[in-house]
Amino acid sequence: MAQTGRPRASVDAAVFAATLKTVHEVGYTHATVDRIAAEAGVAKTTVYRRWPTKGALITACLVDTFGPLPLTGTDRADHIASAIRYGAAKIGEPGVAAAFAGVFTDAIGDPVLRDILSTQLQDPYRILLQEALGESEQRVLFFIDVVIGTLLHRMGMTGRPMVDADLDALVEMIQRDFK
Amino acid sequence: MAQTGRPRASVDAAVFAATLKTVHEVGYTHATVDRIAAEAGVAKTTVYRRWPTKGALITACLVDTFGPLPLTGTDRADHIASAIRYGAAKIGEPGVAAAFAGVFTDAIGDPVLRDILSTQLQDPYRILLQEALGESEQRVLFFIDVVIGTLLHRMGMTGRPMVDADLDALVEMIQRDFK
DNA sequence: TAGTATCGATACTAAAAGTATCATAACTCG
DNA sequence: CGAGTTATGATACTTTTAGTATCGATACTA
Repeated sequence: MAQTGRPRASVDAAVFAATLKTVHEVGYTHATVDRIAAEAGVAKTTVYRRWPTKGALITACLVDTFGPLPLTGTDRADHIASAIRYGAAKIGEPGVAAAFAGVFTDAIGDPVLRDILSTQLQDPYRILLQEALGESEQRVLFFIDVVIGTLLHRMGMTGRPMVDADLDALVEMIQRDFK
Repeated sequence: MAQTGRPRASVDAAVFAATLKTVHEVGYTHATVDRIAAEAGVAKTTVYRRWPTKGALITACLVDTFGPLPLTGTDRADHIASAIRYGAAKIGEPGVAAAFAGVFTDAIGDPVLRDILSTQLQDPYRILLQEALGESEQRVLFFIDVVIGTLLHRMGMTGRPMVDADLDALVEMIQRDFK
């Protein structure tokens, strides 16, 4: 498996950081690949060599940002609370909600992107939560719809993350629903 | 108030219908104003005379589509259920979810559009629901976040409206929360 | 019939996604 | 050290689309 030729520069992290920063500053629509590349200090062609479309880039960035779900606590109620608060914290990070909403918009009209989003971003959490909560796929997908949908809607309407009081209410409502 | 000059043609309804049809067929991103205008049988310039941007057009289209909330039933639980099911039915109509998600995306990076969205689309429902449910602004905004956010997330991830079983679960969860 | 405002058509500018090309840089293997 | 290989940055390009400008034609009012 000896590699020949010039090795790929390790710029993924820089590109992802530049993506979130740019999306945060100018929004999804005006976050051009040109600008993201410049912010990351690489050429636009380098970006397109790694991710075929802007939507794929943003999705990969989101997958990278969210990362594995750290389920803390011992019982189901703890797991539900920690999952919700983890999602809220991530969606509250600069650029994440805007990137999420943008890729969502593209996904509705683009089955390929929708599949990437569903498979690469949602499925790992779905599978882990089915295990941890002992719930059916249908129930876990419902859980994810409510949590992520609610948090994104709040960000989209107000431009700000959900305040703690409302986040607490969300946690309690869902805990009661899954009791 | 006597009008002089050629009166405006009454094409709003045709443009809105063409907007939803086009967005449904090709998605928000590829629903060009040119194409919408052609579908409606008017010139692009006529569209831009009425709505300054694509985002404003889509928002106006959504306001027109959603219309006044018909609250049926007698008690709070009925009102909650009817409001949720009304929202679900509207978001399930062809093109509505895609239009909503698209304008949302633009709104996150555009305070002006966000204000239009919040004021023209959300506020009428918020005010009516505060009255009908006897709840605070904060609680009603939370209610709207959960309902619309959940329904849109499902549409975005799957491309299909929420099935009845999940919609029932949503109604019950929120009814319990607001009891 | 004169005045006025909208209409459709056309042409245009500016921005941005994505592609193509190529000289150069960085690595491996012999 | 040199040949082979692959990635990089820079540049140029095509295509699409949002939004603007212009203008003759049209539909109304007074």
